[in-house]
Amino acid sequence: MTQMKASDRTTWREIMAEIVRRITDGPWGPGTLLPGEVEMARTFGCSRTTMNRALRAVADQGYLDRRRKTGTRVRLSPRRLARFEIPMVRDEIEASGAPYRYALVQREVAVAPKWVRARMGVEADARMMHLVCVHHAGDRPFQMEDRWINAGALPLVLEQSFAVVTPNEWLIATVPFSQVEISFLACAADAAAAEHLGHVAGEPVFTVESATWWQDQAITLVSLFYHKGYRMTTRY
Amino acid sequence: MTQMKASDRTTWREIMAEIVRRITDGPWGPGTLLPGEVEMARTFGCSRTTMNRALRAVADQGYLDRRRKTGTRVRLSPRRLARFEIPMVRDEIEASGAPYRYALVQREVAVAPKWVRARMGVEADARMMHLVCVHHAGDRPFQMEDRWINAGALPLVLEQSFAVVTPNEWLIATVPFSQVEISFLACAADAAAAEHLGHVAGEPVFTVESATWWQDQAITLVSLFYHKGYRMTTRY
DNA sequence: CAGTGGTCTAGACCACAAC
DNA sequence: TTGTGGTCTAGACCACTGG
Repeated sequence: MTQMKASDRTTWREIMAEIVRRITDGPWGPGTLLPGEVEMARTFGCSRTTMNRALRAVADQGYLDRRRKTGTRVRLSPRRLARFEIPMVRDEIEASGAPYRYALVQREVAVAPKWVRARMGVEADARMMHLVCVHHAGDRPFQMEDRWINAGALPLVLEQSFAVVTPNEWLIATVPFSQVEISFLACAADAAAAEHLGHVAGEPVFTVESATWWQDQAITLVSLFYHKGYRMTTRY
Repeated sequence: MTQMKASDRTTWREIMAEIVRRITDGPWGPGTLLPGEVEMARTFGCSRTTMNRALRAVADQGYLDRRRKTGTRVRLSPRRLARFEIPMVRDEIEASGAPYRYALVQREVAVAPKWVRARMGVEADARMMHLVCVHHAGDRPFQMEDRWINAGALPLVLEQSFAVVTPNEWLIATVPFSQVEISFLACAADAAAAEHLGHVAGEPVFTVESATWWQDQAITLVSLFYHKGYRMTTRY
């Protein structure tokens, strides 16, 4: 059989779209057991490789459960997967058109409070760098950052002034990470948030708390407090 | 050449891990231009197909920029991608071991307030179903849900009492969705949140706001207010 | 125009899991 | 034991994009 032109062949994206359509509109309602890859490849007129790619993509989108021997089944309810791209503050601010400004508010080598030590899994006597800084969008405070860095795992941090380079940018350039845990929460503005973000104390503040590890060593724990009215949004 | 056993062959996962290692530890620092796929396949001792799969996976993780002609380059800072699986309340509560209980607080056909209409893109005279309900984990309120459903797009909703079936479960079983927009934010507890979630009015409440469309028709807009101390967490 | 990634194919062996 | 998805290979054409 003559090779078809690539533009005429069925692509995995088209097949994926058709499968999704059949799941949402069509005959493949929730719970349906789909035909095997070999058979579907025949009916779609493509190779099994392509069929597999399309099915994997649909499964990645959360519509399908795939298991060997059992086959491919349409999930009863699609997984609701939200993908948030956590941007660097600088990028987020500059993307909005405002000039970015960084201000270091506090820098100390100190013993971390108990909840920080517990969360990072470090000893009570661990030397920690504690940083507080504010990221401005033009004249307005955008985000306040309260960060602890494990100086035991990263002695270099003690030599950094962080007067100009932000902790995040320095960390990204200096250490990789293998594990990240991110939480989103709402907390009440404390005195620092009131002072640096212009909140009234007790007001709700959208907060991101993020801890990172590298090879089982805690590197940093940071709380990011956002300005009033901030929302983190994604579409899909 | 004799076929090797599959268990002896290099897998795309191993190659992916090695590439990530070289990016984080190794010689391939930020900004490095990687060799082409053909050459890398040679050095890794695999087919180009496998090499491509490994590189695509690394790129999906946010480490690489890939463009035709230009080649594959290590990103200056890795994209920070957080994937949140938004669970259904019932699953989330039952996973914690507590019994799930659902209570409908309010059900009315009404005109939506302006901000709701704006966000959903519906006319001022659109018939909307307004529902308020509370999801309990055992004795304790877990989440309050304030939902608007576009009865114009979904007349069936008018026949539903929602006394037993939750709006979310009914919607999932009834309509698919093509577009979802999710926001996370912190807002202050209002009277309803105080009453149903046990908050003090004005206290911070972690809130998820989600709007869904189906073929350019707004289906539903929902605000989910979580109990005190809730955090949405992910690891990777 | 030419180089690089994007994708398709046909065939093969394998791992997992239900039986 | 057997059926299903997971993956690898070798070869091919194509699409995008920088020069």
